[in-house]
Amino acid sequence: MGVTIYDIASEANVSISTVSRVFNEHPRVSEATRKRVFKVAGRLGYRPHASAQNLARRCTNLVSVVVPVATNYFYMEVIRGIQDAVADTAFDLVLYVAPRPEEVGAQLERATQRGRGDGLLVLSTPLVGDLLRHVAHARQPVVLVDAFHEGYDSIQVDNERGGYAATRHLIEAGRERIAHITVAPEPVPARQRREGYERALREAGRDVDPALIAGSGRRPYGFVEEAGYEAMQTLLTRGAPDAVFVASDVQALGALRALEEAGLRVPDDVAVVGFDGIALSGYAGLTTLQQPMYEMGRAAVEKLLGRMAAPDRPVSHTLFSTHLVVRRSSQAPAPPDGPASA
Amino acid sequence: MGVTIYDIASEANVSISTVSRVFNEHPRVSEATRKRVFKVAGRLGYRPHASAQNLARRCTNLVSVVVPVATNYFYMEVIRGIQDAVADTAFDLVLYVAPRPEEVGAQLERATQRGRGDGLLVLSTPLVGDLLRHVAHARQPVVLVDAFHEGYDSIQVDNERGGYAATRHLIEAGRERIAHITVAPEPVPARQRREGYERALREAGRDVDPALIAGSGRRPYGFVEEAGYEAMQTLLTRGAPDAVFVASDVQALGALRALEEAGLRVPDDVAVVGFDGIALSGYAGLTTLQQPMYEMGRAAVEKLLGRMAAPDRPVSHTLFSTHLVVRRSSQAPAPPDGPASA
DNA sequence: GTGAAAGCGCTAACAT
DNA sequence: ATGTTAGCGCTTTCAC
Repeated sequence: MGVTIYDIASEANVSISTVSRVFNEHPRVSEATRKRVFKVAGRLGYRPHASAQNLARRCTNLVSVVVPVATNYFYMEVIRGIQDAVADTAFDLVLYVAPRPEEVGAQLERATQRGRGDGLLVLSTPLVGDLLRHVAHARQPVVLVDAFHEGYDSIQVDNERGGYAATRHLIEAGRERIAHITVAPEPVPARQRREGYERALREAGRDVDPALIAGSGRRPYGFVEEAGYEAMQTLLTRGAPDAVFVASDVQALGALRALEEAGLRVPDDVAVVGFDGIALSGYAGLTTLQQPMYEMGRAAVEKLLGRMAAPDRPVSHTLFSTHLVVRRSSQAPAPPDGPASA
Repeated sequence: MGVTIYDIASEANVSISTVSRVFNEHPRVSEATRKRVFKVAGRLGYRPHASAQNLARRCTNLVSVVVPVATNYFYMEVIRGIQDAVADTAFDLVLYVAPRPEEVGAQLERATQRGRGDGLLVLSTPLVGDLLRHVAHARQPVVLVDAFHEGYDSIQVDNERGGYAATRHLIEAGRERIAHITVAPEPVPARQRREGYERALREAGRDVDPALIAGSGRRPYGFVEEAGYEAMQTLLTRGAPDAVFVASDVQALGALRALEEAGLRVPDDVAVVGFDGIALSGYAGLTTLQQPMYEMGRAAVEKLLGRMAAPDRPVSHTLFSTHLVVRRSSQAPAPPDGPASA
C-alpha cells in the first residue's frame, strides 16, 4: 500500500527506530541522519499511518464532539467556539453528527469506542438510560454542553434566570396576558426556562395559567420552526395573549408566522421574546435572550483539556448568564413616538 | 488499559481468533461459543479498539469531509445531506473544519493522512498549489463539492446560468442600472456567476459597466455579510443602481443593510437578488437563486461510494440547476396594486 | 546516536 | 468449528 518507515529505513540505511525518532522530534538524533531521513521521506512521499500511531501511542490526539442534529444554528456557533479553541492545541476535532435525534445514542457509542478519541464533548444531550451507559463506559474525559449531569463536567447557560428575565421584560412592558411556548417532551433546559417564566409571574403577583402555556408534542426535541407555529396557533384558539415568551428563537420565528397569518401585529397586539440569540433573530427583529454560544464552546474545550491534564479534579459545572437583547418584537405598543422598555 | 480480545478469550476458554470471529459475524462459529463469548464480553464491557481494527483491516469505514469555515449556512445544509446519505451506509462521518479558510490546507493534510479515512469530500475548495498536492497524495477516493478540478469527481451548481437567470429576472422587471456584487479574490463559482450576469446584460444589448461591479477585497472567501455591506456602499458612491445581483445571500443581507442605512427602499428604489437560498433569505424576503444544497450533499456521498466500488470509473462532474425564488426584494416597484415578475 | 526487539489490539490466512 | 501464527505500521524500552 503506502510508504512505511521500513521503506525509508532501508533507503536511508538506518533502522526503523531512527526513522520514528526523526518524525517524533526526538532530541538524540544526529543532524546528518535527520536530514537524510527527511530527504528520503520527502522523496518517497511518506506520511505516518494515523491508526498505527494511535495504536502504538495509546492515544489519538482527537477530541470527539457529539451533536444531536445536523442543522442547527445554536450548535453551529458552539462548534465554532470549540473549533477555535481546539485549533490552539495539538488536538484535532472530530464531529459525530446524528442525522436524527434518536440516533444520538449510536453516535455516542461510536465516539466513545476505544481508540477513537481522547476526549468527548456532548452537546444538548440529557444523559439518561443508554446514553448514560455509553458515556459511563467511555474511558475518556467528558464535558457536557447545554446539559447537566452531576457526574460530569458541564457548561450551561442559566436557563431559569433567562426565562425569568424574558418574562420580567414583558411584565415591565405592561403586558397582561403573557403566554409561553415550550416543547414537549420538555427537556431540562426548556423546563428551566418555563420555571423562570412561572417565577416571574408569581413574583409579580400573577397566576400561572396553564391555558397560556403551549408546547407542541409533535416530536422529540421540538426546537423547530413548525413547532412554534403550531403552538402559537393553539394559544390563539384559547384567546389571544398580548405577549409570548418562546423557549427558542426558531420556534419564535414560527410563532411570528402564525401571528402574521392570524392578522395580529407584533409587537402592537402581541409582543414576542425568544431564546438563544441565533443570527436569524437579528434579521427577524426578534427580542431574545442571548446565549454566549461561542464562549460556551471555548469553555467546554478548556474544561476538557483541564480534565485531561488532571483526571482527578472534582467535577465542576459552569453556568453562563444570558443577555436580554431587545428588538422590534417586544418594543412598547407605539406610544406616540420612539421606543421604550429595557 | 481496556478489555481486549485476549481477556475475553481466556475467560471464555477460546482463542482470540474465535472472539474476533464472533464480533465480525463470521458464519462458522457454533451458536454455543458465540453466546458464551458475547456473555463474557458483555460482562467485561468489551469494546473493540478502533485503531487496532483499522490497522488490521486496512480500512477505517470513515468518510472525511473538509469544510473551509466553521460557520456557514450553505455548508450546514450540504453537510446535512452528506450526513443523511452516509447514515444509510456502514460508514461514519468525520468532519474536518478549518477554523479559518487559510487553514483548509492543514485540515486537508490531516484528512488525507493514511489511516484516517477511506474517502474524502472537499467542500468549496479550489484545488490549487499545496491543496492539490495534498489531495493528489491521498490514497483515497475524492469528491469535490462546489468546486471543480478535471482530475476529480465533482458536484456543483450551474453558477453561470444562475447568474444569468438572476440578471434576466432583473432585466425583465424593468431595471435599468443593474449592479453586481462579487468577492475578491474571486473564486471560480463567483466568477461564473458574474459571467452569467455579464452575458445576460450583453444579450439584452447592454454594456457591462465596470463601475457597476463591486467586490470587497477585504479578505479571502469574502462571502460574509460585512463584505456585502461594504461593496454596496462602494456602489452607492458611484451613483445608485436600481438593482443589484449579489453573489451570495449573506452578502446580500449586508447589501440590504447598507441600502437601508442610505435611506433607499427595497425593492422600490433598488431591487436585490442573492444567491444560495439559505434559510435566512426567506426571513429577509430576499429573492435568490436556490442551490439544492441538501441534494448536493447526498449526491456527493453517492458519487464517493460509487468510486470506492469502482476506482477506475471515469471522472465525472455533476451540475445541478439553481432555482429562482422571487421574494419581496425584487418585486416590481409597486404598480398600483399586487406583485409582478416571474 | 543508533539498533534490536517487544509490544499496541486486532484481522486473516492457514492449519487442523 | 476452532486454534496458531503472521502481520498491520508504528512507538518505545533496553542495549550498545
